[in-house]
Amino acid sequence: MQMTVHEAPLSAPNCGNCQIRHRAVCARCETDELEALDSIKFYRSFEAGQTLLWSGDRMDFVASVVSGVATLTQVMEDGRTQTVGLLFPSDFVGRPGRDKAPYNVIATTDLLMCCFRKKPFEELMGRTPHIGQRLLEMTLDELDAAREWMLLLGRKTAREKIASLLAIVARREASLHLKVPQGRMIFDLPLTREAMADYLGLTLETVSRQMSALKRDGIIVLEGKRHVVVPSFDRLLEEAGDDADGGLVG
Amino acid sequence: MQMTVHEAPLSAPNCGNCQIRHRAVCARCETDELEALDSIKFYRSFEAGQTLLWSGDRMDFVASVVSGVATLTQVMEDGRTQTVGLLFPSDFVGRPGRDKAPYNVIATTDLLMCCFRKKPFEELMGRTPHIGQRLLEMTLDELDAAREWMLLLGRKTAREKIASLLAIVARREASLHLKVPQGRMIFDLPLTREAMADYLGLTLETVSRQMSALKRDGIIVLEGKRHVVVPSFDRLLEEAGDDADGGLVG
DNA sequence: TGCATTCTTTGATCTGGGTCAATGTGGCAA
DNA sequence: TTGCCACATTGACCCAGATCAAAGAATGCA
Repeated sequence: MQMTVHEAPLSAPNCGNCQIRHRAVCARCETDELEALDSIKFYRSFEAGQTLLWSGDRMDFVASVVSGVATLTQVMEDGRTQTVGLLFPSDFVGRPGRDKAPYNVIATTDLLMCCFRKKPFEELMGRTPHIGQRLLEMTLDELDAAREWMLLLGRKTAREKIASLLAIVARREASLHLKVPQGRMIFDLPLTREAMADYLGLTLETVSRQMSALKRDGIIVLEGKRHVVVPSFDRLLEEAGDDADGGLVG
Repeated sequence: MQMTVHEAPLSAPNCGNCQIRHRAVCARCETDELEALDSIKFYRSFEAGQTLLWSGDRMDFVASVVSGVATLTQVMEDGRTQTVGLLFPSDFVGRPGRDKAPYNVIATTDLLMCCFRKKPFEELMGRTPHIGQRLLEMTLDELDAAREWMLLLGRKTAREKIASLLAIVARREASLHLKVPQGRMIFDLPLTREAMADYLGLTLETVSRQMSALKRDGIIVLEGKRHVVVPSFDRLLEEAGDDADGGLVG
């Protein structure tokens, strides 16, 4: 499927020409490979809330996120929903060698994707080993992140879950924007309370309550619903219940 | 680390020479590549309960399971434990390009592993593209399995969790042993109640209770603690709460 | 043959987070 | 400027699964 797709400006922000602030498949490419990538890429933009792909859809491209945030989500027949991955700028989605999307892909903010047509991308992979290596590396990172999340889903309390999510978002958002000294961090949540709940295996009410509790306890300062200030990142990590925080998400 | 390692018989069951009942890295290898694999492989056997690797250990080999079952397990500082992967015969463990084990690897039954020394394995990978492809494929399978499990951990009830686990074990064990007609399945659980609990994000008491409940309801027949008969596999899948059961584990 | 150990089952009780319901809030459209 | 709508918070109550505790198997070993 594909819903109304907004054409993106032609001169999209540093993608394809590898001005890597987004680490992508082309991290180590030479000029000719970059040209090859350029020739098979196109941009797509989506609005917050749009579903880019439904589970089972044919997927004829692979892509990396240029800006915005998307989720990978699984839904049971009775509607129970679990988000299984968060995509931030520079994250990759799609799998060479497979042609069906295994989950719903949903934009949780306005989103710009840099897409590569799959067939030619696979051909390029065939003659450029390091792209395959990079992909394996990225997939292993995602696997580690998924397994980290399994620990969270299976064993952490609601408060720890929220703190863990905030820590991950803080890391990812902070890496994009300004850094503030002394472990202080400021960012906007790219997720609604419901989307947070779906990622954490909670209800949105519990998310809301725990957010309030963290606020009451001074772990975070909320300005509006989405804007978060973390006075001490270390303190937040303590609440998250693990210091060995892998926390790479995909 | 490495604990007491029992030397395995030299003529180990069809591994390395690719008599594939265990799909492994060498699924499509030619004679010379097989010889190369042969020259860098060795066998290790472990007893039920032994920890093969501790999280953070240097891992100088990659391996595939010949017989027996192992788990990949994460532990929080306070002891809370979550199993993040189950390894059955033919499953692969280890990651080229990385040298530390990211989880504890524990034998839950007596276990025989076919190991390949990592350095030469990576070199072989370098000059044999399809091994890398195969590895990417396997890693994507594991990722799918991990994400399937995230849905289970985040959204399924205790009964559904148990049924899902039984279904997966039944599939994997049944693929090794005889097939019984008409959806009837018979197998031995390769896990203690506690190991099941760690994989499902439950306590062992809840596992025990739900096993009793499934037995009471005729979904399974228990003979002893480990031997399970599933009169109707379809019925079991219904209890698991998903028909779209990916259920590949690793 | 007996007893010790490890794994498992079962019961009684407690509680974190779910459910149901009402109320608050901020942004936008008319 | 009002009123709507989507999102968020808060409260009251409940229940699935955790916790605490006590018996059963099954196995091995002296």
